[in-house]
Amino acid sequence: MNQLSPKQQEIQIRSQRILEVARPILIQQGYHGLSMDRIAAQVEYSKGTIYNHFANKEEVIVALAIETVSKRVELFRRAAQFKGKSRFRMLAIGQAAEKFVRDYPDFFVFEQILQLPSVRQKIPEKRQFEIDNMEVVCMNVVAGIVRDAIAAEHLELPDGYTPEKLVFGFWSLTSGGFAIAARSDSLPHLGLEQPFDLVHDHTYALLDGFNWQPLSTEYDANAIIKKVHSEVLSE
Amino acid sequence: MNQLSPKQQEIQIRSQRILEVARPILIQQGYHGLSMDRIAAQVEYSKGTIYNHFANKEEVIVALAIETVSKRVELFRRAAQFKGKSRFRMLAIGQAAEKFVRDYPDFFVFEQILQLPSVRQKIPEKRQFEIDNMEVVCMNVVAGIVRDAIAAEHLELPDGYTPEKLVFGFWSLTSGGFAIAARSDSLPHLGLEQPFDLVHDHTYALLDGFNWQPLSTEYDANAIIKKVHSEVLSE
DNA sequence: ACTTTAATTGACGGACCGTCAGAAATTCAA
DNA sequence: TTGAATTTCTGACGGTCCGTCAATTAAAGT
Repeated sequence: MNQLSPKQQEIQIRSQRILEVARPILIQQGYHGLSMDRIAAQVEYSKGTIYNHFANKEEVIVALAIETVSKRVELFRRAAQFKGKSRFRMLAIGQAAEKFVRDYPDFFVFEQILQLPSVRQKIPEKRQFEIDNMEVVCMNVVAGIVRDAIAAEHLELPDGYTPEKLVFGFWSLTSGGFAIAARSDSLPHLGLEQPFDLVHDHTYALLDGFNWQPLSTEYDANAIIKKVHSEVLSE
Repeated sequence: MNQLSPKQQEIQIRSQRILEVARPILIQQGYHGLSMDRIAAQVEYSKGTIYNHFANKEEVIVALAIETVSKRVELFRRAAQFKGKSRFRMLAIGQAAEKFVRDYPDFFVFEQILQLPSVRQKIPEKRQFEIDNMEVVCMNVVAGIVRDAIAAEHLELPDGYTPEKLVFGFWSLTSGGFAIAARSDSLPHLGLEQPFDLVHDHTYALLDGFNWQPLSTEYDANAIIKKVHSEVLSE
């Protein structure tokens, strides 16, 4: 459907090549370690040519960020397709979120860099929206599961609660927990060696708190987790 | 106890002056907006002199970050001194955390900047530890409340749970929620206008999930919140 | 008053971003 | 095939910023 001329294809390939070179530099050396000259040195084109593909360094970074965040959207979508009770599909989302931060730890790098005002100023509104929107998509996927749960009478929300509000809590807990795990070096000092497991336990408590059936005491979480990975998250 | 010579005092005052000038620049213009030349232009000394006080730009930022994070430690300590049942003291911690992010929104700026590898590389081990340690202090303050709750039999932790693990959940939820609130522009689109209130509700749910007495349904949260603010968090 | 020591300064080297005039390659026309 | 027209590529250059250090100014000591 999206036929590209050979010319456009070549441009596409070259853009991809630039990103390929840029990614490991950015991940290993961070924002300041990535310089256009360094990319130019490693890629077979000159700096000027790189600027024909990307208006500035920030656009390179945004392109990489979009690649990475797309993976999360995909993982969430796959998780949501898990066949089973709503509570288990929610569990699958948790697994997807965990797999994402495990497989793409560079996500945290992007999240930080994209917050720098100097970066935000340089990327056009449109790109901003593109990234923000992927977060909204994830949110909607999860809110959809909550709606299904309500429809199936596995869950009843308190007065004034919307599915989005519940998802906000789940989102806060998981993203906060993963962020602390990724950032903090002092966790082992506090006897917190398995932060991922802790995030699990707390999400179970949170969902139990909303009385989402079946409760975590009523099913074998490990068995479901295995099933989730083999059926929707593997390869 | 800590007598300073006039010389040292003058140095102290000047360092403070530099930080005073640097802070608004950093908050408003971000990491890249803050330049040593700009500080020098606004302060009555030259760039070279600034470098006698701070080894590099990053040290200036770290000094500012320490100032800000100290405020959080202080707020947490004050909150923990609230006289009342353990559950209410925990509520006070939540209020302290919220007050902190409201009063010092620049905290998020520091948190991001301190994660940049280029920044981390330039600040000595000792400084790193100093900041990390303040987080540990907060954690310990909160864990202390959990221990008091257990001692008073208001709370019983599940097998294998330590107070720190519970605090990790609370911490993840609040810091994650506040971070999303500070970062994301798309919350209103999702019908999430009052993220702070949502964080409250979810922490209540989480603590209720652990069956921490009295449950949120058994007391008037608004009344306690007012009391907390007037007794330990005001002025 | 004069020497010695300390503190201050801003010009400078080096690194990086983004530009743009000119070089090289490609397309087009005859 | 040849040469003009057009597109693409290039790396030297201007500008900004960091951190240094020789030279200058101020302070302390005698």
